[in-house]
Amino acid sequence: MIKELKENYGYLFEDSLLMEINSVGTFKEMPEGFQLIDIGDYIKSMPLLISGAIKIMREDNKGDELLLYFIERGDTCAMTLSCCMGQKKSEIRAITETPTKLIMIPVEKMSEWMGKYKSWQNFILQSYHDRMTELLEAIDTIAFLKMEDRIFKYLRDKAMVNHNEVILVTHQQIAFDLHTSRVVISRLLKSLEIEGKIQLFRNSIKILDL
Amino acid sequence: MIKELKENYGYLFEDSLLMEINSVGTFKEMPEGFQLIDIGDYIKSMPLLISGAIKIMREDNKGDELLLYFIERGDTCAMTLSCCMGQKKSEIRAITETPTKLIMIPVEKMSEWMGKYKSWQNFILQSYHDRMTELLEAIDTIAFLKMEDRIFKYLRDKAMVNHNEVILVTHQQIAFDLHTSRVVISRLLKSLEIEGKIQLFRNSIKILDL
DNA sequence: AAAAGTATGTAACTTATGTTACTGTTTTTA
DNA sequence: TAAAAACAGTAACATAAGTTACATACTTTT
Repeated sequence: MIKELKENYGYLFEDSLLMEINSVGTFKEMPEGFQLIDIGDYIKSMPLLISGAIKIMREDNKGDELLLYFIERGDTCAMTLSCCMGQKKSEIRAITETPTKLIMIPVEKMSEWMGKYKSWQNFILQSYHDRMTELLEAIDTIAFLKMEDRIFKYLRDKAMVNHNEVILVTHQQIAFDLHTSRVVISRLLKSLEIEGKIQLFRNSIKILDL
Repeated sequence: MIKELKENYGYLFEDSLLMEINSVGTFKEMPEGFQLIDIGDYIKSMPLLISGAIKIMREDNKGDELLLYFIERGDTCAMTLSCCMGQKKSEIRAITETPTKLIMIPVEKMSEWMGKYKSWQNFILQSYHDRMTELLEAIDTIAFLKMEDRIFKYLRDKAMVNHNEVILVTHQQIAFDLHTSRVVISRLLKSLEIEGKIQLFRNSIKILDL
């Protein structure tokens, strides 16, 4: 296990910290579509991503969903961090976007290492910064972009984390993620196809203009 | 100066830290409408709010603005934190909403105190958490609410930080903050007035249903 | 292979929001 | 004090997005 850990986090953490992570962390592996965290959950451990990608969703009180962003290898979930800290409930839902490998760290360690390892402290602060930047980007997307551009951005982001220009997704799934209706998605996807940016198939979409 | 510091941060920080803040921080006082931080600025010091309120804005590449949230006494600006850390440019603009008193801390201290004072570390992490929560709330607002409800929420938030049920603002200013047009604001404000939730005057609005 | 379920396409319509244009009023400036 | 600027109200129209309804094609189940 130390091998994958070192590969992904060796450039960030000194060996002594890697050893600690190795000894107290639990390695987990899960398929696509696995729900790691739900809204309202209390968090008792934080994930360090080794491979794969996780999508982070927000939900309003009526059950309407909205995709916030994806996180990838080398990242951790900053909402988890702050939930651990304050014994607060999760504000978000986390679902694996692809098959994923990660290491779960007990929450006590998070705060213990903050005092002990400067590199860990930097990692945590950097994670917060990255997640805030991504939230800001999510705000830009919904506040400033039209639906057609949001769809195209969604497809590109999804292609990115899946390392594939062909995305396996239905129009209905996109509608859920972007918090709109299936008919709207179908209409605008067709328009994107006519513009030559994508190609539509049953259950999949190919991005031409990546 | 230590008096106001102790009043506002005494419950958070031990005396030794308060003394340090007192000796390296600079006390500043500014009127309403003062721009503290602009997008693209490099930050060399972080603010601890003593009194007043600051509004945090986002801007897209076309210059369109959007209000994200207000911060108040006892808060600090988490974007500032992360900008300091990584020598990154500010992603947001900060403008005083009311006359404001604050203490500016040189950035080196921020990281020095992280290792030295557990209470400071908690404060920083708590600030990150609060700011993320507020960004999520901002996302909820633009993603899930209709414009009329957004306007009403805006008025209530503004009344809150100004400690006044009468808000001094023009329709045009609301339109800037919510990233829409003046005509739309006028129309929906009128509708809120007919519903009995607010009362309209020239340059001001009174909230009835607080 | 028939039936049921799932995915997509599309037309017709509704609603929310954005735009243009013009009004009158109040406030500020010359 | 006359002119200009700022503020607000409103009508008429344009556009983006959401809704309803239905058709068709492919896939899975029976």
